[in-house]
Parts: sequence; C-alpha cells; structure tokens
Amino acid sequence: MSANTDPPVTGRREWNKQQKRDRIVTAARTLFYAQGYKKTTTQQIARAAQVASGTLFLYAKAKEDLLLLVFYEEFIEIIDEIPVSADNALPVEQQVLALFNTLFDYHARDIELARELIKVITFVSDPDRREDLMEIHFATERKLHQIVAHAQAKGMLSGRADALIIARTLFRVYYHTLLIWLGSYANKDQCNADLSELIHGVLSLGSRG
Amino acid sequence: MSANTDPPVTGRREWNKQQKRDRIVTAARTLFYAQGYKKTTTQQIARAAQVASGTLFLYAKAKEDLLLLVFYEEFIEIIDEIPVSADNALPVEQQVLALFNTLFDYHARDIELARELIKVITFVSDPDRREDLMEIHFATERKLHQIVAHAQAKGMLSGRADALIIARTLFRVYYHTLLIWLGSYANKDQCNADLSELIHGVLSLGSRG
DNA sequence: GGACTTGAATGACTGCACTCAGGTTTAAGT
DNA sequence: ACTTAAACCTGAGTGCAGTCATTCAAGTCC
Repeated sequence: MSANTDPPVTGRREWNKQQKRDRIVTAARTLFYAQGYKKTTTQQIARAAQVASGTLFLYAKAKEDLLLLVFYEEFIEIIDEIPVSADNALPVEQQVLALFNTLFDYHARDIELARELIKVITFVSDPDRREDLMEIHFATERKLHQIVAHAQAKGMLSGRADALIIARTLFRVYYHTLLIWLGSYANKDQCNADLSELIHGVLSLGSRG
Repeated sequence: MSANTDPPVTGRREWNKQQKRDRIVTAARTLFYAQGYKKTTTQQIARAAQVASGTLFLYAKAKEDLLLLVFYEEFIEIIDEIPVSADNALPVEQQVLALFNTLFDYHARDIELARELIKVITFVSDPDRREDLMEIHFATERKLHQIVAHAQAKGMLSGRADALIIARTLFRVYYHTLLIWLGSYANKDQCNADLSELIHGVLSLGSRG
C-alpha cells in the first residue's frame, strides 16, 4: 500500500513539479522567518529545497514572488477565520477595529517581512500572484461589508448610506494606516489613534447622528 | 566681477558639495526619464554627473533615494500650483476630482517611473527623504481640507461632519486608487469610476442630503 | 524495448548595486 | 608658509539576483 506521496494519475512530470514547488515555498518560508528576507539568498533557498539555483526562477519569476507565495498561503487562512456573525453585540466600530487588529497582528509577527511584502505588493509582475492578492483584497472587503450590512440591518447605522461604499472606504483607510505604520512614518500608537478616529468618522458620517 | 557660480561665503567645501549634489540629481532625472529607472545604472549617473561611482552613495544612500530626490523637487511644485480658491463655483466633488486628476496626470507622464516611486515610498531608509514625503502628504491633505472647509462654509456640505476627517479619508481613497492603478490591478477607467463613486460616497455621507 | 520529441533542470556566467581601504582636498592652527 | 586634522572622494572589489546554452528525464509512438 502506497503513501500519499506517490505520483498520482496526473503523471510523474506533474507530480515532480508539485513536489519541487512545495519544497521551494517551504524552504523560502523557513529561511525568510529565520534570517529575514534580505539576508536570505536565493542560493540558500535553492540548496534547502534541493534544486539548482536556476530552477528557483522557473517556479518564481523573482525572489519577490517567493515572498508572495508564502504570504498568500498564510494570509488567506487568517482572513477566513475572522468572525462576522450577525448577532455580534459589539458596536460596529469595535468590530471593524477588531478585524483590522487581527490583520495588523499578522504583520507584526515579523515587521521586516511585512515591510518587504507591502513594498512588493505594489507592483507584481506575475499575473498569478496578482490574482492571489486581489482575492485577499476582496475577501477582506467582503468581511467589512458583512459587518456594516449586519449593523445596518440591526438599525445601528443609517440605511441611507451604501454599506459597500462604507466597507470599501474603510478598507482604504486601513490599508493606508498599514503603509504608514510599516513605512515608519508614524509609530503604532499614532496609527491606532488615527485609525480609530477615521473609522469613527466614516461610520458616524453614515449614521443618523 | 564674478558670476553667481562662484563659491559663496559658506566656504569652498560646502559649495563643491552643493554643485555635486545638483549635478547628481540632474543626471539622475535626465537618465531616468530617457531610459527608465531600471535600465539606468548608477555608473551611468555617476559618469554623467562627473563623479566617481562611490561618490553617488555619499549623496544618496541607495539608488532609490535618487528617485525620491527627483520626485520631491517636481511634485512639491505641482501641489503648490493647485488652486483652492474659496469662491470656486464648481461642486466639491468636481474640485476634489480635479485635484486628484492633476496628481494622476503627473504620474501618467512616465508610468514606469511612477511605479518604482510608489514602490520605493513604502519604506524609505533615509530620514531626510521620509520628511520630504511627509511634507508632500500633508501639503496634499491641506489642499483637500481647504476645499472641503470652503464648501462647508458656503453651506454645500453639512457642518456636522469634521472637514479634516473628510479630507483625510479622501486622501486615503485617492492613494489607494493610485496604488491600484499603478499596480495594474485595474485599468484607468475602472479606477476613475471607482474613485468618483467613493468620493461621492464620502462627501454625501457628510452632506445634509 | 528502442527511437524520437518535448520541456524541465542545471550551474557557470553576467551585470549591477553597493562597500571600503587608501588617497586627495579643504580648513584651521601656529 | 608649514603642519596637522578632518572631511571628502575614489574605483577596484564583493556579493547576489537573475539568465541561458546545454544536459537530462519523461512521455509517445512504432
């Protein structure tokens, strides 16, 4: 009886590629976390993944893409796990802030990595990686939309304001705060204060006052 | 009688440095526009500026910083020239959109450069460059604030909503749109539509509507 | 099983950003 | 005018991301 590490029906070639891809992404993640992005060389990753240095670039068009691959796997899970139950007793602002804090916490686990990531996200050459990022973006906006829509349904916000517009505005406020924080343009406290103020502003603009 | 290219009272050393700095930034600008950022090598810039390759890095800690120096000089002027007269007859939304379009137009003059710039802005190692960028950020927000405040004074928007909060929210919406556009996550039409919708949303949330 | 085709893997090589040990110019002191 | 100290400049050298001509393995057909 064979283990599930055997080549499946898709053919040996395909199976080998998948194996290599997995080894590469795993090696990249381990080394990035252990040493940081910049200090990790592509040679090291190649060696750890048991492939030649050139092979790496068949699986990721650039070193940057390795970071995106690692990030995607981790972040999509984080977002999925964020709760947005309709019967949440907390005020909307608190729920939104809690969501953002979850995401900030993820980035806080390794600031240098987060910085590189945010830098790299701005322009991604590989279309597949761009799709990954759009998925993350929309998943986050969807969560926000749910929170706002639930609050409106419960009469906590005016029905006059479009929940989607509010959600998208909130996302933009969040993302900018992330940039300011990681770019060291302001410290964490300032960012938090700023973020709270703007969330409050955006939400209360949409409330009956 | 000496021309104004002579060393002034500040001393020969200081004068030499200023001359070199100017030559370097000018050379960088010319080459970046002519060939693009990536294709321009620091050697080329050094040669054009008549300095040794190592000297470049006494004036800019990294190639990135050269781009920021070029950008700052150009952009601060653009912002200063944006009109925000109190007796502007146009609706607020139009005024805000016009402001953003001015900034977009600047970036559109050379998209590759704009991309690199936006990428580089995220994390700037040199504190002086970071100050430059904060100045630009605040100058832009101030313009927005003026537009919103004038509109409120003329009764075009509710006085209930804080003009500063609205201005800052608008800036964040603008900046995100810029990122999406330059990152090729959406085409220009989509970005424009999106931006208009969100500006309208943010402003009408604050209006008595 | 052998002959042929396709596309994946390899690693020596290239080009470029950035460094640093040593040389040169300016300024200040006497 | 001479000495000394400090600031400034230099360019050969270093390390790393990414390339490409060649080799090798997997799939296909008879």
